[in-house]
Amino acid sequence: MRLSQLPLTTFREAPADAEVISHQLMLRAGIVRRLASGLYSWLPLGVRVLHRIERIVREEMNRAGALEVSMPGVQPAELWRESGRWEDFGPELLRLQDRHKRAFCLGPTHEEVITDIARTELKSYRQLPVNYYQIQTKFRDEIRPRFGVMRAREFVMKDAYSFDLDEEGLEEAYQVMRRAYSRIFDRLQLTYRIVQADSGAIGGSQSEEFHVLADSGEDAIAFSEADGFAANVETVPVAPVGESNRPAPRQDLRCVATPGVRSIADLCEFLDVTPQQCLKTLLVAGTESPAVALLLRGDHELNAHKAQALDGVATPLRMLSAAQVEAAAGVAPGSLGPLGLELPAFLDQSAALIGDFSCGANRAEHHYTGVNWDRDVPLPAVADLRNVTSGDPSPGGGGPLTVARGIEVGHIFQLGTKYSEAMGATVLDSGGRPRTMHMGCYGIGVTRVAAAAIEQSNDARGIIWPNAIAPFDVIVIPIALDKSYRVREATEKVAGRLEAAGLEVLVDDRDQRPGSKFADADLIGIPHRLVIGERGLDRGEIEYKSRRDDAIEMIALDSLAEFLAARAKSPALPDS
RNA sequence: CGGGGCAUGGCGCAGUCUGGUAGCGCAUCUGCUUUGGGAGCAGGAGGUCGGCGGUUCAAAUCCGUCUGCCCCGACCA
Repeated sequence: MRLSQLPLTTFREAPADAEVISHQLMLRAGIVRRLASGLYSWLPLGVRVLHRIERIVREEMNRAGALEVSMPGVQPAELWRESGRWEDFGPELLRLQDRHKRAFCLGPTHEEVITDIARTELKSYRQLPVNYYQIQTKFRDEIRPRFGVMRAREFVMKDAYSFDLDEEGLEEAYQVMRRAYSRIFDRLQLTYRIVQADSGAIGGSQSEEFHVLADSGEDAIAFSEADGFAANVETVPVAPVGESNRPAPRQDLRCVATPGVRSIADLCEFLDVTPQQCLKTLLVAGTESPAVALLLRGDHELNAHKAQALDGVATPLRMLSAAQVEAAAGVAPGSLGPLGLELPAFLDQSAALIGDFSCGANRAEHHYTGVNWDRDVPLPAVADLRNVTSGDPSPGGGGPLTVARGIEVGHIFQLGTKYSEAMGATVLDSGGRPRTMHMGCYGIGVTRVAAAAIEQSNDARGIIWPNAIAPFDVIVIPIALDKSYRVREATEKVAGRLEAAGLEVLVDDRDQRPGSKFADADLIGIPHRLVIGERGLDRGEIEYKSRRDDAIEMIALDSLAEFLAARAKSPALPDS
């Protein structure tokens, strides 16, 4: 490809509204353009990246025996009513009507459609197992699209759905996909971790996420190098602690006026104590009562998944508004505490171990200090309510956990019979009896992978694409192209040889000064660069530089093709 | 959904307070020079100042309203 034939507009400065580095660089390098909030167009360079990702995904899915299909983006409400998700899915599901006033939605995922296909196409156990997949645009009406393509409303996803006769079959299909995913992310040259996950709105039991490690990631994942444990923080239990460790009371209970104190941070400043010495009281909606109190240490975060599993707590978890708190407790949030609070309450196990702590007094602008369980207030029901933090012991038994940020790029689920049951997807078994099929579903965020790759690999000059997904393998930069016959001739020869060797080559034949060509080449992140100038040609050599380091090598023209082919090809994976 | 901010040429910004010719850098077009890390000179094109309404002799600027976009929050207690 000649750069003179490719309209490439790069920016020196990032648009002001781009926050994360991948978003800024994608805009600056002419990979995507924003159309509206959460909606992005992919320009030629970007599409090449997507195609490369998709190609790897396709190859590995096919290798794993999955069958490619293509399903509509617009789906009838009827199907979603059958599964029950027309009601359950919430506002992320964009609903629309056609001219006949029939209800449809924009597909955020395709369990319903694929289950419909399966129940009509699959009749006999002898047709199983089957795994269908597609690479397709999804739409989710995100409450807050952000980080460019990373949390967009419209995005490209590879989704796959397996159908098996029983649980054993599903388990096997799941493991096949797990291996395929590992191969895919290995080939994409990303640094990732497989973590235990919560299956969320899609339902089902066993579920794991593939996370690319990056500080800008939206998820917190906890892992221990020592024992290999890794899980989304949402799912990690905090190890039980003995109540006997509670210190004996030393202070007297006191009620102090705390004007203007609203938060734990305020309280700590006012009383000169640490958050660990405070107790916070959160009110959430209950099933039996209007409110349930959840009590945590001041420095801990509530874990919504753990909380909504408690008896009497409404699912999904809903925090009460300030007005609802007033109605339920007779005091504004900010002065809440367990003493004299006439509501069902749960106490986090870590918060059960503190003594002489401070908390709200259920009286406007007042707090207690020197509070102790049992002595001043009966100990409420104790449960695990909080997120783990760095330093908590690993549930795997191997030392402390580390909490890091990750970008979720893949997710695999064992769905079981949730959809097949609701939608009557059965096959006949060997005894001629109908059996409900067991399903798995497996997603990869294709567009998100592109962003994650940039988050993981960039520098001050721009993107550094992994070989596997770069829009081109190599960029050839001729110096003073139209002044030098030798340079022109060498450029043609080099590009021709590299292309013949199976490489995708971008030739910067634009009539520009070298400086701006170098800058663009660095920005758009082509992994390998060749510079062709009179200087090197005198010695029959071409200058080579990797985007990843600063060293320059001079390569003999004749050995160029092998030299680059060795470097630019993605590392091969062993067949399995 | 709650809070905050922004909206002036493709991108980044000034001008708004104090109403009076719409400006700068980058990008873009033409010509000449230049050609190893974002060139120089000269000339040019491109803007309903987000929309609507109002005040005024006069509105990018003041007032009202709507829309769009971004950030933070949705774990304040």
